[in-house]
Amino acid sequence: MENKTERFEKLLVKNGLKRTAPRLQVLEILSGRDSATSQPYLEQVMGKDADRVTLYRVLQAFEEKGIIHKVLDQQGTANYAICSDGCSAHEHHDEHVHFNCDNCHKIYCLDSVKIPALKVPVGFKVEHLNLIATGLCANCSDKVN
Amino acid sequence: MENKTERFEKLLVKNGLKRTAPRLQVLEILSGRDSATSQPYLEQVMGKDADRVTLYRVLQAFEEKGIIHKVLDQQGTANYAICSDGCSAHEHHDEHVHFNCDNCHKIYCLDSVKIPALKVPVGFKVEHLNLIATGLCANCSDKVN
DNA sequence: ATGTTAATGCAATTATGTTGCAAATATAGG
DNA sequence: CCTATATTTGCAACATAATTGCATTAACAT
Ligand SMILES: [Mn+2]
Ligand SMILES: [Mn+2]
Ligand SMILES: [Zn+2]
Ligand SMILES: [Zn+2]
Repeated sequence: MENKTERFEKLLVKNGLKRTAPRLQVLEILSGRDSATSQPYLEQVMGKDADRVTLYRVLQAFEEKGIIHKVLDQQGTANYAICSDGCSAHEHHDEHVHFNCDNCHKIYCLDSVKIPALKVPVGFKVEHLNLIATGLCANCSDKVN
Repeated sequence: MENKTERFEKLLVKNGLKRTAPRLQVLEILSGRDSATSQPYLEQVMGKDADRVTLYRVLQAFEEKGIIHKVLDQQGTANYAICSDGCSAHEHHDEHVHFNCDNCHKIYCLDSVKIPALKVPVGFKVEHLNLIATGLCANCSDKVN
């Protein structure tokens, strides 16, 4: 059985990206979490292991290649989650709902919840849909009760 | 027939806000446009008529009172639109879909398009839904054809 | 081993948004 | 109309997110 780092290295190579420490570190961090990860948090965790600018460039490259997708929370903060299989440089398949908890502020990818089609006014051509639900996540609504 | 400025002044008074030049100017600008207005655009149009900070505070006050609502576009930029009737300090009724044109970047409030209810995983409690569609607006898809 | 290209680090800059405080002003009440 | 008071504004300083240019470093194909 191949380990995680090997998988990540293959993923980078497959996308024509060199396997560098900052990139592997970002993949490690994102994959070890059950919800999307904010840029500020990533920056803090990476600390001096990588420059801020490098982090931005790693995230941008990953997004372009379809390795991760970006979700803006209600405050406009960028959050990143690893894409499910099927995303590529040419096409993101992430039309699932995102859930932004009002209490813990985590953002969950609800991969099983698809966004329903919409009837829009004449003339408008819908390309993508982006739905963010807010409320209490499973963890937080447990604690409250 | 009462003119626009009179209506705006009543709106301010009704919400316990003094009728000041920056506030009236923001209402003028927002009401004269067919789509939501970005903070950077507002700042540019107001120019030296009002300080940046004042603009931020005007927008915040209006949002709190239910006079306008904020929509973040795909880049995370804040855009503002006047609320339809029925919004107040205590409750926003803006669960309509927003359309962000990929070409002209305008954001339209699709007041007639409601966000469909969602089935989410067990434990999650949905409070609000926020749906942004992207694609081509009516104007832009006309021009392309 | 080495050359080429991609990636990083650093410094500087821009954009967005916030806070504290003093000065100005809208307006209510006399 | 005057005046007192609470609100609002302007300014300066700060905070944070993001971008750009450029020199240096490092990955990896040959
Ligand atoms: Mn997602
Ligand atoms: Mn709207
Ligand atoms: Zn939560
Ligand atoms: Zn358009």
